[in-house]
Amino acid sequence: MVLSFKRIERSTITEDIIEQLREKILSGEIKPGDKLPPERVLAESLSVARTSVREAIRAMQYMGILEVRCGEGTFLSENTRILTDHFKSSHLLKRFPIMELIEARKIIEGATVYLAVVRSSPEDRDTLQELYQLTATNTDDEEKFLQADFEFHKKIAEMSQNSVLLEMLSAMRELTLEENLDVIKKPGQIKNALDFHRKILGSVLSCDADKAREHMLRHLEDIEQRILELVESRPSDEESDAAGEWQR
Amino acid sequence: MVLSFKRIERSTITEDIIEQLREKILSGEIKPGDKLPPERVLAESLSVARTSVREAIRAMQYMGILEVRCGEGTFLSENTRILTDHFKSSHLLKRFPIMELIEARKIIEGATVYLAVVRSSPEDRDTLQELYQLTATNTDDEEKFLQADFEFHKKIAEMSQNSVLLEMLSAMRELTLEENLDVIKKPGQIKNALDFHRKILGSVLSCDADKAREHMLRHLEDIEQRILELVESRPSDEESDAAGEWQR
DNA sequence: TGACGGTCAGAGGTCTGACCACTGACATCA
DNA sequence: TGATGTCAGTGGTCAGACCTCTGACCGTCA
Repeated sequence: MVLSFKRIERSTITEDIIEQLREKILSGEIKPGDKLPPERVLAESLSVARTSVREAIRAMQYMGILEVRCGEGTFLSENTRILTDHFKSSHLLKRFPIMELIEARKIIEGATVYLAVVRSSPEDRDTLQELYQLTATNTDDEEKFLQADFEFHKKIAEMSQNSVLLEMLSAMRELTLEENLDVIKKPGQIKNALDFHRKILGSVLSCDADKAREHMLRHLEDIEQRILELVESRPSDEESDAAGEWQR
Repeated sequence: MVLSFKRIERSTITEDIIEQLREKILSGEIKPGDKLPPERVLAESLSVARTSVREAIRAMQYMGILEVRCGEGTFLSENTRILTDHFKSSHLLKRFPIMELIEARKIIEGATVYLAVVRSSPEDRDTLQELYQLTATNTDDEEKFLQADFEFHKKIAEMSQNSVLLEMLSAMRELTLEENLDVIKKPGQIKNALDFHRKILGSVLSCDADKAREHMLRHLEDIEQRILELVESRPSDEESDAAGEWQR
């Protein structure tokens, strides 16, 4: 005789609390900037110990969802920084080979720019043009340029109307930030990048998806090439060889 | 007379602990897969309470750096979790629409299977064949089949020799697990999936990258179609209408 | 000999209740 | 009116207790 039992799912209190908070945030019951109930109150109304509540809050704090101010209270973050913040902390353990990251970017961004052409509205394309202008006026400060540069790429991903691809792009951007900065500091690189952006923009505006993808790939291959040059020119500035294997 | 004082920076114990762990990780003193000291020991050697250690561990767990197994211990994550956890935590606040996840999968897996053909060794292809056999022998239990199914897709991603793409695939797999299970439970779906796998395998073995990509896309479009049917047959089993817009 | 179940140590999970440190607001006083 | 003191509320930290889960060891019994 074969008895069939249902698996009993056990979750930790911390998980449950995070899930409940998440729902309240999603439903709009808690809005960005709002103050959450004090830990003690939260614990009591959930019928759990304060320690459990604190672990959940701590986790969400480091995810960038909550902001904890000692003596004041716990607040829901203003939305925008949720992804990047979390990533900054975790990317300390750099692990992906830079060339693989770039290759992945080629695949993702080849797709986003293609979809962007197919799916975007004229207003979207106007915005993209404005963002291009913005990069063109930020040619003095590398960091600012890189920021504007990312806004341009991000806007394209948004125009693809696929939030997953957008998220992937943001993630990779964080992981390649350092290298991007190194590349852009090379003389002539800002102008170079701007040229590529202009070509991409042109293809998007004229709704030529294939050509847009083509220019995007050229752009990323160019970056790939520069990074390769950088890597070769300073063969190893990594110290630990044990960790070398899983450095990005 | 103007006295100038240095600002006293106060950090929380949790921050300090995270910082110390981070240094040990970066220096290679703790390697991926390693077991950390028990919470109690860690607490004692840091001269802090166990609660503080737990908060630090919990934070790093949700950052994807540590893996906590109840009754066993705390471990430093293996390489590949970072992106997955990134997605999971952003998924906490904003669920990705299922159709966008599938679309992303088409883009990623179209690339991995192509690269797999180009880059894989004969041994890799043998292994893939074995994994196909494994799926073919697990047709009775849906959960097991799904697991074997994933191993097949994962192996392809590994053969592409791009850890970033592999990681993204894993992330998406976790986010679509539920829907995959629903699809595979439909009658005839296991056989259907096996057919597609066989075709993909065939193209890989004969080193036809374009055809392999083609079959992979057909496979995923098929899944897309099934999910669409599912979604339409139960239009709204979500409760909150405020959140409706963001639910996948 | 090998499968099964009992036992136990060690690990994480949870709870309690206490006290400290910081913040903001209100009351007080010169 | 402005500086100062006070205090309640909130997060930060602690010690110690007990629970549950995991893995390993070991004896029983077919």
